[in-house]
Amino acid sequence: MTDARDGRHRLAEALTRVVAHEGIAGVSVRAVASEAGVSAGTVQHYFSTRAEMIRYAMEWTSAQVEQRLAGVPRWGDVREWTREILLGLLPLDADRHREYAVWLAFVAQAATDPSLADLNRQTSTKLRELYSRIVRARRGLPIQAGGAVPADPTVDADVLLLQSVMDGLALQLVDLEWEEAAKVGPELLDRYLTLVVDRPTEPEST
Amino acid sequence: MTDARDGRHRLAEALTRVVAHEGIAGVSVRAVASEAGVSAGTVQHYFSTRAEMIRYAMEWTSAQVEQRLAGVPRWGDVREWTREILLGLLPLDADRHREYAVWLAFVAQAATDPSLADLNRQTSTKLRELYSRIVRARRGLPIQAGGAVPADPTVDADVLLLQSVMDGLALQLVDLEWEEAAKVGPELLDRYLTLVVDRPTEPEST
DNA sequence: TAGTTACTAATACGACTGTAAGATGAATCC
DNA sequence: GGATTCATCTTACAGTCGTATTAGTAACTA
Repeated sequence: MTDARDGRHRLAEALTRVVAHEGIAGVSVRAVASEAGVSAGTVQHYFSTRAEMIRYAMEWTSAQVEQRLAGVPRWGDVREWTREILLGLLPLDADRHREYAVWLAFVAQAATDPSLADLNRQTSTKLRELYSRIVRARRGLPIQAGGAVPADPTVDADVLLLQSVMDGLALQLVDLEWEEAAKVGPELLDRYLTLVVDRPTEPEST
Repeated sequence: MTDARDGRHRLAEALTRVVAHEGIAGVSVRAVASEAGVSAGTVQHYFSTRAEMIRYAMEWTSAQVEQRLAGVPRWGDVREWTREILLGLLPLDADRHREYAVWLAFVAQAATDPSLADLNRQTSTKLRELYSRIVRARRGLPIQAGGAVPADPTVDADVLLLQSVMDGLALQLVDLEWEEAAKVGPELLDRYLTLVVDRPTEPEST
């Protein structure tokens, strides 16, 4: 039953390698087939169209990240595990450097492909919910289970800001060698967390 | 003397339109020629190779932004004109929305094209210098002319953070309809400026 | 055992690709 | 005026592209 999925998984993995080396423009049915060590006919068997193949690979990449984040333990010191989650989203080692570069290629392609744009929005929303939980956790606020808790506009704004910083940090770090990114990335993140996220919730002054 | 440049300029403009509609994968010599209303041979006359054409178009796009920013008056209230410059870098209207989407496509392509990566780094460096001047201006610090002024690591970190926030904001706003981006963008930027950039420079508390 | 399904491969086709090579006309220069 | 340069176009060639078709093999099913 999952044979098909395994096959698609293998091809998605190969596709990301092609994107990493040649960019998304280098993704062709034949290139992916060759990278995966199969014939073009096999690729066609799993994906009837090139667009479907790319879409699936983007979905798969997103799921990979999600799965990795799910493995981070969420007990003990709040500052500790939230920090670890955030660091896990930045391109601080060679693997995640490659992963983020590939993701960025997908996001850029999403600007002209509605199907990819949808997926991008979904992923972005999931991440925003994660950031929301992190901001609330670090401020000792109750984590809402449903959407019933009255929204705090201050928290919502800071969640969007955190997402911006994370996106922008990743975008800057991906231009660096990962050794340097590993040095400066955590410093900048920690600075932002202490300056904004962990700031005591004061009432709005005007 | 500038005839050639005018020709190249016209083609670069056409190329960005192609990228906006079809993505960078849709950029071919013939597509750009057709978009510019000339023959493919004309394109070849100005750019001997496709890569050179893309490279020039990216350069041209960067120069367009630079030129637009140079037009912002830099006198009067510091908070006012620095804010205007920053807002001018975000995709808050239809034109700059398109412009940023195109730029993002170039940046993603830069991951596998060394020549574009160079240009991306140069642009990023120029922007960082701009952000540095803005942070110093808003804090009433002297703006260094040369590099002789002793570097303040706190300021440098905040410059990198500001660049991250600007990059990340743009990345998020480009997914929104520009009408909504125009609403939420300035709010988030103002919040960040008051929380971090305009924060009184206190010594590090370790 | 016969039949059906999942998988892999090979081949073919028309469209599009980047690029090279000439041809034409207009403008510029000596 | 003759020569030269420049902008533009057309044509041509050798690839690669996505995709449809067909065929073969292995495995499960009844």
